[in-house]
Amino acid sequence: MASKRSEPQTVAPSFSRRERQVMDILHRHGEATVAEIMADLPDPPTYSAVRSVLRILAEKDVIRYKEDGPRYVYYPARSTATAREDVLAHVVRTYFAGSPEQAVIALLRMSDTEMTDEDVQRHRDTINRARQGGR
Amino acid sequence: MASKRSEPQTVAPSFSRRERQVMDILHRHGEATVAEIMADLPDPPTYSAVRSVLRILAEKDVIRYKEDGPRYVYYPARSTATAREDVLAHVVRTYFAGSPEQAVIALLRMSDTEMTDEDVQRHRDTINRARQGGR
DNA sequence: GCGAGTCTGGTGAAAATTCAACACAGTTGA
DNA sequence: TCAACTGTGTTGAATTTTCACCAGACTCGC
Repeated sequence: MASKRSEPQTVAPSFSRRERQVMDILHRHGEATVAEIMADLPDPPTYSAVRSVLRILAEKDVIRYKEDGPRYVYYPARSTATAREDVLAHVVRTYFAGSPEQAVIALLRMSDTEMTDEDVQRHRDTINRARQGGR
Repeated sequence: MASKRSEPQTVAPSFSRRERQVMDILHRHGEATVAEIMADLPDPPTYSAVRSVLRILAEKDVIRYKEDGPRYVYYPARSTATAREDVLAHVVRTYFAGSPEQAVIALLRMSDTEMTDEDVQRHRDTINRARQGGR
């Protein structure tokens, strides 16, 4: 049997709709109180409803909380860096056929950059150079 | 009143768990039959269950299907390009504080690149140059 | 001290999701 | 032709999710 506290989750969180919404808010804020979460939730339910979701997320051990005076402050159990890696891996796999480079190009295009293909190629060369040299 | 066929969805799809899993599979495959979707689903339910989800997704107008001989082939209603933009925007906003550059750096780090901070800075300069010149 | 306000803990019900069973149509190969 | 197989259409139930209510504890300001 594996410990339940140390390993955030063994296989896959598999969040429900509200659970995902709350997790997104926590990742966006870093940490948040119930009131803050409630305020950011689309179609905000009651305080109690939010707390129910938080209780379930805590049972799944994907969030933690600390006491801040009278109230709890919730935050994701996994580090931001780990969460970022996971979500990027998933996005790259699902939407970009497993090619991080494609994702990079799409990101650059999005961010008001409008690079030409030559620019992209230049970047890729730089990346490759860094890869061979630095590593 | 807005048309229901032309506008995929007005505000937010807000998928349930299974719905999201199926959508991910469709995006990964481009298009897929029920059998293929079922095979890719974690904890695969019965054929009927998969079809129920597909029916709901079709009602929401987020997927379409065409007939391929005796069976249906399902595919996302939105173009891949649009879906990519949406998901990247969401990820950047949720996990990277709205900074696409941060996301790019994380992606490059992930893809076995191991760039130094100087490399990253060099990239950024190139991006900025391209932005000023090219646009 | 004391009342108003806010928070957590716990319970149970409404609503949504997930799922399987059944009936029927089309295809395929002997 | 016709029997086996594979597919879709539909219905209804089991499970999960979502949500609100209530009780009690704590804090803050007067």
